[in-house]
Amino acid sequence: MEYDFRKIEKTWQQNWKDKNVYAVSNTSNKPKCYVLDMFPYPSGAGLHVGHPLGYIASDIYSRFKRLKGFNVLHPMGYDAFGLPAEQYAIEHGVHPATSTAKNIDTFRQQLDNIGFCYDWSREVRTCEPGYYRWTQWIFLQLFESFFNRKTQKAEPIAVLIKSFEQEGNAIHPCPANSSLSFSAAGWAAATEKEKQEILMQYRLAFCGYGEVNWCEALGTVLANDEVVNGVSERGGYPVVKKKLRQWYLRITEYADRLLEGLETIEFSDAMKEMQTNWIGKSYGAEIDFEILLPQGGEGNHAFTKLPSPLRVYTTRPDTIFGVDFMVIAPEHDLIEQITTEEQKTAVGEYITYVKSRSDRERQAEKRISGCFTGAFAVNPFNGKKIPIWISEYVLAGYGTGAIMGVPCGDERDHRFAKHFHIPITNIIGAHYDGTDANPTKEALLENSEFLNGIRMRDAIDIVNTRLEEMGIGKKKVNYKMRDAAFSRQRYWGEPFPIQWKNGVAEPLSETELPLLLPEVESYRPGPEGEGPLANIPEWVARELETNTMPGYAGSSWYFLRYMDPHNTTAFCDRKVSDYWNQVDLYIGGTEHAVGHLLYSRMWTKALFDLGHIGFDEPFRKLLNQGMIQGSSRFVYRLKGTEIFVSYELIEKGKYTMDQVDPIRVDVNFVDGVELDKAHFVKWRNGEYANAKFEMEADRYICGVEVEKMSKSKFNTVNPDDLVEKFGADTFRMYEMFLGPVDQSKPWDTKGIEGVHRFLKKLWRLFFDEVKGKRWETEAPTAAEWKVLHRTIKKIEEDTDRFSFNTAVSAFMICVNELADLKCYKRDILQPLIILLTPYAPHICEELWMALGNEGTVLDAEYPKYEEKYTVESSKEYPVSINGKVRTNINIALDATAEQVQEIALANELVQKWMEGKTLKKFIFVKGKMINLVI
RNA sequence: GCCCUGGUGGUGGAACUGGUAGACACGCAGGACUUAAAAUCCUGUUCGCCGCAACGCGAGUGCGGGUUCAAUUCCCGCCUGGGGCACCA
Repeated sequence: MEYDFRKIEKTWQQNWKDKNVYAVSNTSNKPKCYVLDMFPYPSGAGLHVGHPLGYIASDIYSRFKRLKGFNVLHPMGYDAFGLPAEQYAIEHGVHPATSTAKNIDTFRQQLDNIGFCYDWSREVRTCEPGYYRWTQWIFLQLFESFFNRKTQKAEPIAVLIKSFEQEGNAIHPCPANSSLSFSAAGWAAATEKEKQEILMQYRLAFCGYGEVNWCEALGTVLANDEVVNGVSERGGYPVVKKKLRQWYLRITEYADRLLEGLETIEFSDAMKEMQTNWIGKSYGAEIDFEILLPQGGEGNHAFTKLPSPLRVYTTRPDTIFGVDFMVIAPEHDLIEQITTEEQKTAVGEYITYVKSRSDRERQAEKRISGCFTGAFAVNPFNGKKIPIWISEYVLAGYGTGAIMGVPCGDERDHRFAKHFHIPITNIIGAHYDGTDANPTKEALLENSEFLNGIRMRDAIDIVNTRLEEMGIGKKKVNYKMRDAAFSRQRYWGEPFPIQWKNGVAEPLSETELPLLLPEVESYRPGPEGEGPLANIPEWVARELETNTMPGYAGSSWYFLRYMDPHNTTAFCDRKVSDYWNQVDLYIGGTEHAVGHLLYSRMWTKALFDLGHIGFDEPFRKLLNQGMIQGSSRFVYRLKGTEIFVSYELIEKGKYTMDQVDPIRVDVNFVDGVELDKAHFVKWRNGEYANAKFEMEADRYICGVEVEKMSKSKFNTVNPDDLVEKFGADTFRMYEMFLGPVDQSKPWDTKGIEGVHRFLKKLWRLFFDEVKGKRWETEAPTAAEWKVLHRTIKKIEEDTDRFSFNTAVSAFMICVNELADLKCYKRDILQPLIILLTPYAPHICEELWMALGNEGTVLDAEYPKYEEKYTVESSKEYPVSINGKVRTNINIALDATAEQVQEIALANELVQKWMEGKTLKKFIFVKGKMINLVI
């Protein structure tokens, strides 16, 4: 009887479906466990072998927990709104809903092939009205709330209005504008429109103006990655910054809670650090500097003082005597006022240059650029005049958009000063060597008047106090994080449930939800940078918002919908969310570190504050799967010919890389590095039909390069093909066997045979290929029990700590040992089958049935590890002399250190290595090793 | 540029808390079975040196230094692959 995996897998997948074995109930007396995958965006390319890595891990863990007696929620769905479907619609005229539904069908088929245990009755699709109705509803909750800094939580906007009516905004300072101040009378006197404008500055979801990448030629707003070197990726048209009305989420109000929350959840330290850096909390001070404008032409020493000061943000007020220049962002409001006649042209040119550059480019390049404004700031302590420059390395969005340049203490300031020949004041003496800035806080200050001799760390507070006394500065906590842009000028997203009446945003009532995404004639952008919805007369006539929500709207709360997916009266019943509570294990890639994972944490906190759910962190534990990279294969065509030379010939120097054109070939017809030439000449409709090959030993060897897995690089491997060839169980185990689940690695199919052989070998413990049934009911020997229980311990520990690759290897060791022992005993094999079920569910169901059991193996009881079967009485100790292992001695485990020393010193080989020298130190680690120092 | 992460045989990787480096698997080499192939099984496989072999010796976890009886593991400096950086999801 052979291992017929195709038949077995088909049978059991059908059986699971017919018997509905993966349906999960919202009520159970078992403990609950919620295991979640980051849901996929259903792209047209379908799944490649990288996608299932995390899904297989979560599937194993779900089945493992189920066997251990948990009620496991393990759902799947689709993040179905997004740009690619819209691009496809623009190019092919296919409605995004149509192409998305088609892509989802493909995904589903591919997922089913691998045998996952999802409860598909709970599937969600973010683009369906039944789902986005609640996305819109949650948006309205955010719109109708503000963040009360006193209570540190979201509260209804009605609370705020009441407070305004009673005492103005005295107890609720405006988060958007700290200088806004009004009394109860002032509030009462305001018009309705003015009131709404004030409230907008408090709302958690609010409308404001922000810069976008605007491409005039395409008439559309572009994403950062659609902009390359200041021009559009498609077409190469110029892109400039443009201010547009935008929706935002006031996530900055949650900055502290998002930081504190990290202490209560299990994310990797790296992930926590990334989020912490993204939030970027810094303690510093805002300092106002007077501005002087030179009068008349050059050489004139008269100055006019400007009424408004230059406000800078610094984390290092202690370095104030080291300020040699000021730098303001190219978007800074003061530029027009402070630029002198002489500098006008230069400043104008510089700003035009900067407008063409993305934030990324501005930060990434080492190139130093800048322009003097002609104006000066005044050091408040010694009256020194400090030139004010403009440079792109200062970003308008952070702090005040202006910094004080301290070249001896900051690397970027230092390069700037050197480049523009600005004299450098050294305030840290020997700590500054004249060639590199030194950001120390430990130096004793010099050239700093009243601060001389004071340690920098201590000077910070002294300066802050002085500045406060003088009324020109105050301590300020800053965050790098900005409010999250929440609108897109696109079609394929959730419409905002907002109407604009006389310039005031009015929410639709709950009964008007969902506000359906309308059909459009064209998916092209609307006028003036508006989205395609602005092209629909009826939409515009109803004064509905023409922006749509971004991709992360639907994904910020989907984990809640899985709990109660068909509820039509609430996004999720409170009783149900109380039962399932937090996601116990969340698996996905690190690429979502600062986007999705921060937004969903914020939404959860807001929903918690408003009393809709009972927990304020969505994911109790996060596991990041590594990225599976592609391993591309190249052939090399001699320039201007049809001759392809084998990579060996280039390696051996017969040809150089300059003589050939490297061409990517599909990895699916390259075996290892050897090209299937017959397949190659038929590839791409015979484009290479006339190919001639020059090679050694009749083998054409391809070159290899590791890059992202992508269709355009011909390096994708489709899981379907591997499942067809080796079976889903082999595929699942091989993906796990590749390496640690959290590590990135290039895909390589060549080891899959080993895993397949393992399953065949397992099968042969139960069935002889000729004689049939082999398993028997005889009682196992001590050696056999030992093999089983060692495996139980190892598998349980490894699965618990997500070390799936070592678990697979432990299964192999177990089966190898049982085969060597010729052990076909049911008492050993049956528990082994249960252990293996999470990893290879199909074959285990089949063997479970073969052993005479009823029902699914998932309802079996997980084997219990018993120590009595694995205890050892002695150990083969490695004995080192001066740290080098020289021999092994078998010693009883309960021997004392004295006994061990005696035995070791008596050993012949040890004697030889001692060379008669005396023992200086004897190190004995029980159960591990012995080391003799001589 | 900034932030994060990795680097161990021909290959993927193992070594969980500083304690025998290379488990398990691929590949390769040799052998058994077979008319042959597939499948299966057995043996060997980090590198260098001596040697018929056994045994043995030395080096070795990206590079250079340090701490320690002992370092793949901890510390400092460097090289290098990958991911992220706010409108891709």
